[in-house]
Amino acid sequence: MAFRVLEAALELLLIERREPPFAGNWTLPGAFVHEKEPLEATAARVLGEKAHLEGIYLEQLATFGAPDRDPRGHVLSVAYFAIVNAATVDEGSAHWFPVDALPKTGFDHDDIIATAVQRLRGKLTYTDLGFAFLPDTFTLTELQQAWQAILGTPLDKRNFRKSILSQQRVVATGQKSSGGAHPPAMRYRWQPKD
Amino acid sequence: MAFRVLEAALELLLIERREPPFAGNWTLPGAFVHEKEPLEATAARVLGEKAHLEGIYLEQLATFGAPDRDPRGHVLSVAYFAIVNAATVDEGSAHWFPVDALPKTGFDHDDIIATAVQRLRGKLTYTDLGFAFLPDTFTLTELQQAWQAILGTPLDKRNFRKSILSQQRVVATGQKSSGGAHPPAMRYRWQPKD
DNA sequence: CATCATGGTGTATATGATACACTACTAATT
DNA sequence: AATTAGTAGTGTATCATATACACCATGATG
Repeated sequence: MAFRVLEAALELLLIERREPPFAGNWTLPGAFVHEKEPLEATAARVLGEKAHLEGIYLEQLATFGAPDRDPRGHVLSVAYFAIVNAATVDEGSAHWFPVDALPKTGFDHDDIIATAVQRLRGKLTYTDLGFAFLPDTFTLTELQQAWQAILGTPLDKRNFRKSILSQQRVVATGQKSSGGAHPPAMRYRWQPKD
Repeated sequence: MAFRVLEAALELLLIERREPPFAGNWTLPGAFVHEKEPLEATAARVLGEKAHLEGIYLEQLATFGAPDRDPRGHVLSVAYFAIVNAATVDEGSAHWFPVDALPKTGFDHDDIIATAVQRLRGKLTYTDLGFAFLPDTFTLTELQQAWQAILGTPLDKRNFRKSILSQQRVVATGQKSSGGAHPPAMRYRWQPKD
């Protein structure tokens, strides 16, 4: 499953399912693991095939294995979530939805999505996962807007900047963004720790 | 995989493997999922069959699926960890080892164990998982000793008690433990939140 | 040249985390 | 009966972190 932040909203990629079961429902992109294929490679392959997404942050979420979750039989889903930055387009039957306005989904995908959103929110402040939503360089305002979209709550500008800068999670590039009726803003780059 | 705390040490249950591959090596207890069996039920079943452990805390850790992790073929392991209190005995080929003195293990079980210990330590302070190491009622000193064993670091007595009590994670039972050359200590019971 | 929209900054207060030492009580020993 | 040993239980001062809050400067636009 893939997340992005666009226009102050956290969005999720869903696919309209063509075959039964749940034909016509929106579902998370998925596929069966190939023989000798690492699990993370399967996750990356699915997103490449179904939505042309590449080179993205991927993290294992959990494995869902209730016996009745798929009417065809007892199928395990090893769920992964991906984070991409917003420069992506809808492809084929894939569509991005804000997480607070999702359509009805098939299987147990609501549970999986809820678990993922919770994980995303929980890990945002103490990991570097938030930077995966942004391009290489970004302004602090853009970063703050992404955090706000993910958490669903407003953040204080001064406190946000103080906190990010004091943790040395970003470095100034020296480049400034211009455009718009306002002064240009410094662009920063993410500074991975150690 | 099962953890307990005994005598100021965090311990892990391993099984001596009889059949190839890795015959003679210590490994995590495991088994194949039965048809129509929920994953958590499989984890519970394994610990019941191999070590007569029951009624314990169980949490999904992660799924390990590197294609070469089992020489017999591409096998996924959905790893769970369990927490039991110390009133348990060694059974058959199962044996408890302190996590800082583990024997050589087979498969990729070192990785799985390291992930589990990290998770245990990470979640200890902000979840109720630590209480699963203790019997129904316990003294604050026992609780502190369990935390110290899990984290591997000493904790300050006054600060520890202040913190646990202020979070209202426990309630006094009114019963006191006596025994030993010291005043009797209040026994507490875990208070699940909400 | 006026307007608009965002960039960028500091301080005071409250809250939570840390460091630290002694007396009281019971059991066991002499 | 007296002594010893070992843990129970308690408070305060300091430091670090989190929160609340408002204005001026700058560049683009018309």
